[in-house]
Amino acid sequence: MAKGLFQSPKGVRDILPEDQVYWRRVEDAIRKIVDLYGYERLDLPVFEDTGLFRRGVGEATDIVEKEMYTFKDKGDKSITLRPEFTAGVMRSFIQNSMDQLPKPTKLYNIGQVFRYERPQAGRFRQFYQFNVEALGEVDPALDFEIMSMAYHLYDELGFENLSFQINSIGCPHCRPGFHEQLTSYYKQRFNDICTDCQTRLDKNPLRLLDCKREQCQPIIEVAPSMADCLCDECRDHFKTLRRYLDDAGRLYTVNHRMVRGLDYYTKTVFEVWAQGIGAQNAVCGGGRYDGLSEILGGKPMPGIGFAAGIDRIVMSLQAQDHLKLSRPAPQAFFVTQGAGAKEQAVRLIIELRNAGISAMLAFGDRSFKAQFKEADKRRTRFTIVIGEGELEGQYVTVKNMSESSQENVPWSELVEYIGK
RNA sequence: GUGGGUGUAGCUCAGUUGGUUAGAGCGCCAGGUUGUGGCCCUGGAGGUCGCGGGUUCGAUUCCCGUCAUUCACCCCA
Repeated sequence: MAKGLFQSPKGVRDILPEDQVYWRRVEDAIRKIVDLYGYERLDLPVFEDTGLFRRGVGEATDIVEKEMYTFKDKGDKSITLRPEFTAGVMRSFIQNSMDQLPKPTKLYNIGQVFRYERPQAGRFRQFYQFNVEALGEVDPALDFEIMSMAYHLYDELGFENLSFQINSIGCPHCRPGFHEQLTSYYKQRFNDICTDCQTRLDKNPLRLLDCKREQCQPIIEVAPSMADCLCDECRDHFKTLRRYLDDAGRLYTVNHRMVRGLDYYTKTVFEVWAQGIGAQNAVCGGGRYDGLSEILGGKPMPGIGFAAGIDRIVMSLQAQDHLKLSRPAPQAFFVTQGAGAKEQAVRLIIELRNAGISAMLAFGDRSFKAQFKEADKRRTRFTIVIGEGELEGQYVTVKNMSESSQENVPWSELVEYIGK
């Protein structure tokens, strides 16, 4: 495999020309959705002050504890490659006084994010996210709008068999009570739970509900549920969101065990799971983060958003037969014999391209056979031949590659002939 | 961070109970057709058998180490 002196670092990869058609497909769908919902693009730096993520994402999260690409720059400042978008969006929102804008402020981002993890199927150290945020509004109708964008995006891409998981994880008023119930419940069963859960109990109790170990399942079964501890406001919020979803005929699963890995979430959280991409099946995750602004020194500013993993979306598209795409091919491919013929081909190519018709030329000095082989490999629709006869008669021979038929066309009529 | 799998041609992989010139299919290049692709036929290019060490008369094959890669756990997009 390796030929040269270097290969790409672990966990990062090249997105090759043959795959670009899928990426473009996803980008097109994204553009359509954001325009339809009135979201505007915000481009952020790829790196930020390390402190932004430590505080914004949360010290106790896996991202901060073990997954950040952090380094000192030449000014001895600690810099981190963004592991997610939301903290950066909030920083930018505060820094640029976006609270002066109409609320909610609707923003989206597209770009690379970085997490130092062991690579596996669907997991990379550099990957691409489409990220959406709406700030300044607590209305559950906004939660619905954000989720609708996710549904809509996957509809637009032709996905089938997706699973939407939603939950409410409460707010600073009701979650502490739940925490307490949960931890005291687990403390009594400390010796029956797995070692991971024993540390979770201390570090991140909500995660206890997420454990997949066999031995913990019976304990999760009868554990206290967040749903029973939600305050009136959170309960109403969740109920209203669900009513919107039901009215719209959107399918979802209420998953009381889904808690999400970032500290800033409040109330609504959701994930979207896809098939055919390995064990890492989440293609989208998000939720509400009503307390984040204050954590970052801004004034209270509720918000909700999600991030969709473009790499995984592409993988899932490629895994679904009916969504397979082929790379683009030129309309016309010129093959020539002799210097004069090539000069004429170059002139005609300019005309075609100016008319919006994609055209290519066989370079070098090769036999017609070799040039035709190239034309075939590039899957051109028409191969256009210019040899001695054509040059003299001021016409070209146009071969339709799929029908294997050919016709003589005067130079002056070529654009019209191909364009029709 | 933990655990398993795999490293032989550009790609997918055979192979050698350790033996001298390492194979296939696909791909690539050329010819069969000095103006025509896809099919077919013929030929050609291309390999430090991941790297280092050990055992051996001899290692691609056995042993150790190492690196890379891959899948999974943790967690997430």
